[in-house]
Amino acid sequence: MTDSQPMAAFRLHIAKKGLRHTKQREEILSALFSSKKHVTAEELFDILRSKVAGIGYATVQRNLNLLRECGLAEEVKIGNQKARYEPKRGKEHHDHLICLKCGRFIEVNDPRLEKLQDGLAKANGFAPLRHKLEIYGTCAKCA
Amino acid sequence: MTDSQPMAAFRLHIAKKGLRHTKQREEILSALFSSKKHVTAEELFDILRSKVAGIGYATVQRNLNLLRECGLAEEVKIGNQKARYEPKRGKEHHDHLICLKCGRFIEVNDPRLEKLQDGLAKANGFAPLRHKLEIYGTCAKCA
DNA sequence: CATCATGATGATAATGATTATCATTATCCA
DNA sequence: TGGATAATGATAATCATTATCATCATGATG
Ligand SMILES: [Mn+2]
Ligand SMILES: [Mn+2]
Ligand SMILES: [Zn+2]
Ligand SMILES: [Zn+2]
Repeated sequence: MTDSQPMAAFRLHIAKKGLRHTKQREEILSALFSSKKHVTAEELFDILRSKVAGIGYATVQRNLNLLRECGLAEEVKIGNQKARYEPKRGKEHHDHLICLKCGRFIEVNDPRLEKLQDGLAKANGFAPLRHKLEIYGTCAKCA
Repeated sequence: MTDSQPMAAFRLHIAKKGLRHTKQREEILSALFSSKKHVTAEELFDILRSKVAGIGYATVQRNLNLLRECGLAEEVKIGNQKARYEPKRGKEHHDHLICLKCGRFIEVNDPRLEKLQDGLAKANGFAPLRHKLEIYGTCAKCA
């Protein structure tokens, strides 16, 4: 069973920090990267219960935070809803079109947008680190 | 004491909905529009305590929601921090550069950005209603 | 102006998401 | 293999926001 790319990165991060490798961590990472949509901790927890007997909700939450810290997961938070997580591969970036009717996330990326944002920041003496663009509206299926 | 423009709009909205005009509502609107930064409900509450004896926290929260509904206030929510509110005059729109060190909000607006976003949405068969762009980084003063 | 139906308020409890705690278990280095 | 200690899982705590409800205030009515 050869490690996937993200799994290797996770192991490396864990080793560097003097943390320990556990079955739970392995399964949480695997489940996140297998998920086809933006999942909540709870949804991930429900998926994992059938794979890892006795796994706890707190462990899922904790490790989603850990994955976020090492750049393998990203959090998407809409208002006061529960946070959703998506796997992050490399340095790729995308923004979201979020349908207010069905809740679907459409992922988009436009280099012109990114460039404009950088220019806007620098014009204000601002050093940008990251950004979040969310466009809310109605998707094609719900129109 | 002649009503300010937003006050008149607020009164109109209240009348249309069959709601009632109260001293608390008047003072909450006034305090919000007098505030020079993006305030939390708690900060507004603290300001209002000295103007309206006995005012309750819940009343401030409730009426910030009401103001939001009628387009006179806008909520800015960062992660799990408490929501911040700013007065909204007309249909103007702006985005935020948010300093991760001092928490300052810099307001920006670029028509090219807005246009690009619209194009991006429509290219995906998406009908945009509103959007939120937040750029996180370090401001000039904190550099 | 007095009445009164009902919306608004204020104190407090409830809710919901996330984090902290802690006894127990599992990891992994010497 | 033993042992220091990180991780887990169950649960409590926290924090922002909302709901509840007794009481008060508004404003339409006559
Ligand atoms: Mn995404
Ligand atoms: Mn603003
Ligand atoms: Zn949709
Ligand atoms: Zn700053």
